[in-house]
Amino acid sequence: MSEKARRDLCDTYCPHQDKVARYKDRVLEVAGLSELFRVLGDETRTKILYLLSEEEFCVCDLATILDMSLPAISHHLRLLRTMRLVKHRREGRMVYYSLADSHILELIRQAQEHFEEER
Amino acid sequence: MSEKARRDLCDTYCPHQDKVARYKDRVLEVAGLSELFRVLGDETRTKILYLLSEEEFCVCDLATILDMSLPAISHHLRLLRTMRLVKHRREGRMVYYSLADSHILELIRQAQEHFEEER
DNA sequence: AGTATAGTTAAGCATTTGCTTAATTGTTGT
DNA sequence: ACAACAATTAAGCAAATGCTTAACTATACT
Repeated sequence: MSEKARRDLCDTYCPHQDKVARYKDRVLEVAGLSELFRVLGDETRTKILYLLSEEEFCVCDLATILDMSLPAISHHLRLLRTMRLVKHRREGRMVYYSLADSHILELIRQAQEHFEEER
Repeated sequence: MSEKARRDLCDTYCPHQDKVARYKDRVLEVAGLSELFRVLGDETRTKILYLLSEEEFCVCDLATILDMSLPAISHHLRLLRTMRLVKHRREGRMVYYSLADSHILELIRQAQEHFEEER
């Protein structure tokens, strides 16, 4: 943010100085959270995680179900892997993916609840 | 996906036809979910929601705490508003925002739990 | 009425994201 | 060893995202 923009903020009444001071540090706690949400914020990845929550799939199955190319799916899987949301095992030529833990499943379920009530 | 890419998928063994057929419809259920996650997938918005989970804030407070310009924050708030995640009330010149419901807070808390265990 | 202030909206731009095609790796079967 | 195949990686490109500045709206004060 530019210097000018900062000076423009709330010349008189606002901000409520006490509040601001109190929360400026605390907000750092959530910094990393959005990274997790960002990963879930892609439709393909959410679908992959949902599928893996049911059973394990090979990359090609996922690509077929989601009607996408192998490289595209593989790309998403790599991201999910580096985020430690999924794990994989090799069996012959094929690689099978499954959920790393059930936390994410809980997250998805919770979001689903919110979504249901929304309409 | 191009025709060529589709033909390239899993010529022999894979895909496991039964699985694929069974899940192709079910995966549509999660389609809308990622939209909610995408909103949370921005650090500024996650922070805003976290702050609003504690108490209400005017736009300018949020901008000051998060060290961003008013238009930037206002932009994020508009998105959160159209997603019905926050509500607002006007008091004089200032507009105060607060959480629309506690579902999202639950989501954030859950994600936080996952995040804690991750290291 | 006129000025100042909190907030919103609009237009433009730089970065990021997710796909595509092509090349590469690792495993199986002949 | 060689060909076939599942999967990964790399390079390039189009679309989406989030910021900036500038213009606008709405409320308050004199």
